[in-house]
Amino acid sequence: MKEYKSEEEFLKDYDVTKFDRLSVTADILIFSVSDGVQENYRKLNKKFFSVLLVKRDNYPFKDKWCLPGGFVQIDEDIEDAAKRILKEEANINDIYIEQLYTFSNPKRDPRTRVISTSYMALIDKNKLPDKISDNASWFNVSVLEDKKEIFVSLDNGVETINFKIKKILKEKTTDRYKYEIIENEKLAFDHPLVIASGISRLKNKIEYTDIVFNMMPKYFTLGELQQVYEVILGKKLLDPAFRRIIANKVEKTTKIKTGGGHRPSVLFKYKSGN
Amino acid sequence: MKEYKSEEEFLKDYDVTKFDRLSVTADILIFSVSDGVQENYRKLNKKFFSVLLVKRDNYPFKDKWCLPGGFVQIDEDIEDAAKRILKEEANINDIYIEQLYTFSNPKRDPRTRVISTSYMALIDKNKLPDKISDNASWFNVSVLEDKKEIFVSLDNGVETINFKIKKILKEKTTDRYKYEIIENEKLAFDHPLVIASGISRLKNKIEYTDIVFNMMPKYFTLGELQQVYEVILGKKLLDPAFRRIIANKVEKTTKIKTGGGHRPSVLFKYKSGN
DNA sequence: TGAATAGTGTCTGTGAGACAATATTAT
DNA sequence: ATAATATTGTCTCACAGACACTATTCA
Repeated sequence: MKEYKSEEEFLKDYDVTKFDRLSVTADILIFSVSDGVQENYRKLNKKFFSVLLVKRDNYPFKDKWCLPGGFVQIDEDIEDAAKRILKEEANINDIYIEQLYTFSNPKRDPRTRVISTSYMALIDKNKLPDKISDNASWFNVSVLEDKKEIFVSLDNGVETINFKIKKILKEKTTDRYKYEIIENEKLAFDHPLVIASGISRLKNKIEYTDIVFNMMPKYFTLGELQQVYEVILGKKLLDPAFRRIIANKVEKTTKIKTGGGHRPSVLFKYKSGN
Repeated sequence: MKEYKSEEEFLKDYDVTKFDRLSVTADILIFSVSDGVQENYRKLNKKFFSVLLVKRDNYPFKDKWCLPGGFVQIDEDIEDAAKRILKEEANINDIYIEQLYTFSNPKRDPRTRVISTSYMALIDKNKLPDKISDNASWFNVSVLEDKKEIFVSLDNGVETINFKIKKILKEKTTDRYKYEIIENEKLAFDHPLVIASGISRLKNKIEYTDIVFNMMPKYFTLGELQQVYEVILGKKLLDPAFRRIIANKVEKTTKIKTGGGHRPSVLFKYKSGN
């Protein structure tokens, strides 16, 4: 092995082909909250937790649905790539984004070795135009989970996508599971794993952070906010308890929401802890 | 653009050079707990929280310290690469490991574009030989952190490594910060960021999981366990409160630790929640 | 008027923080 | 006897779960 005298000399001589090189994609899980149709003049609109999927019009996985994503360029930070893709594919700027996990199963892409760093993004759907792009569609999410399996059903009103994931206990001290796709017809790549990881991350973070406000409009009623918590956590909450917990995260405004066949509701806005 | 009739046909024709390709490393942050020297026949050994570093004997960053790591091979899952490297570099098998974060600043490696997926591993040092390898050394960690900065000092008894990181509030709803290295003499790459992220992750997880037991020997006293919590959290805990919290995670044994100039202590072992 | 949601009051049990008190050992 | 740690008891306060109750609107 050649002896170098300095870092500069070493770098000048460096052979970039010395180690295996592979491609990296950034895939983005965009979550939001959608309103259902109003059943009755008195009742509130149901809220749905939803994810944005894109229909693939090219191989591989032609005609399957996948998360918005794309290849990371040679001089680009992966998070910047994710933001670029959000901008390019859906004209979305300035939204909440966090790195989720790097998926690297050597067989996850049939073309060649591609690893994927996934990001979770949250957005208030009201800030977007109704139609983002021809290929993209919001799917309402419902999840059934027990100790052994996660069953997810996605529905955009036209099409239903179901998949099932097996949970294998990987590590007992932190109760971490390895996920394995056992049923999946309509999603490309290992994207069922990404979706399941994201749902799990969000469910956790909603309990101990203010992350939910990234999906809320500027003004909202506490009932609406509670609905969002309920739909993400998949369970009903008690009103007084919820109000106590949320009390110091929100600020009362002078605005009021009327029009439902019931007592009007004060509109609140997010109050940052700082 | 050519029209393909099937996935097989498309794949046969696929040009792998179509997208940028780059190298990926797995870097592993190995944490453990070390014993200090006994000051006095009555007193307990102090515990230190420690990290394993390796001295680089090649360019780039020759003679600087870094985390154990290496390049991911073309057909290898990154976590498998991390485990392979643990085995190769330190003959460590079967330890706790979890993915931490993927660092991808385009300038993080002076050679060429290399992204790094970091892992955090925890181990009971007693399970290892005293000398792991010639280049490797355990450094005791001390951390000073406030709203704006993290100052970390690492000491292996011979050498001290100090670095300072600036925290820039990136996102207020989840209180997430962007880290920026502002002082660093002795560590290679962006490894100060990896260490800071790992410490932060561990501090969080120790509060709501049983992760700490991965650093404990099979039998331990509650005093020892409390010391480990204290050194990781960087604060004293009240005995009765600690015992209450920990009570259902541990199991009393018939073994007893004597020999200190004080009341002997019952040895406990980890009791998994399942 | 009544269905539906908004919003408040209060009881109870759990659990953390704080501090005091007792127990046991090697020198 | 004493220093040091081990272990337990108990008081108080904060807060979540549970449930009851009141308020207000519009068809």
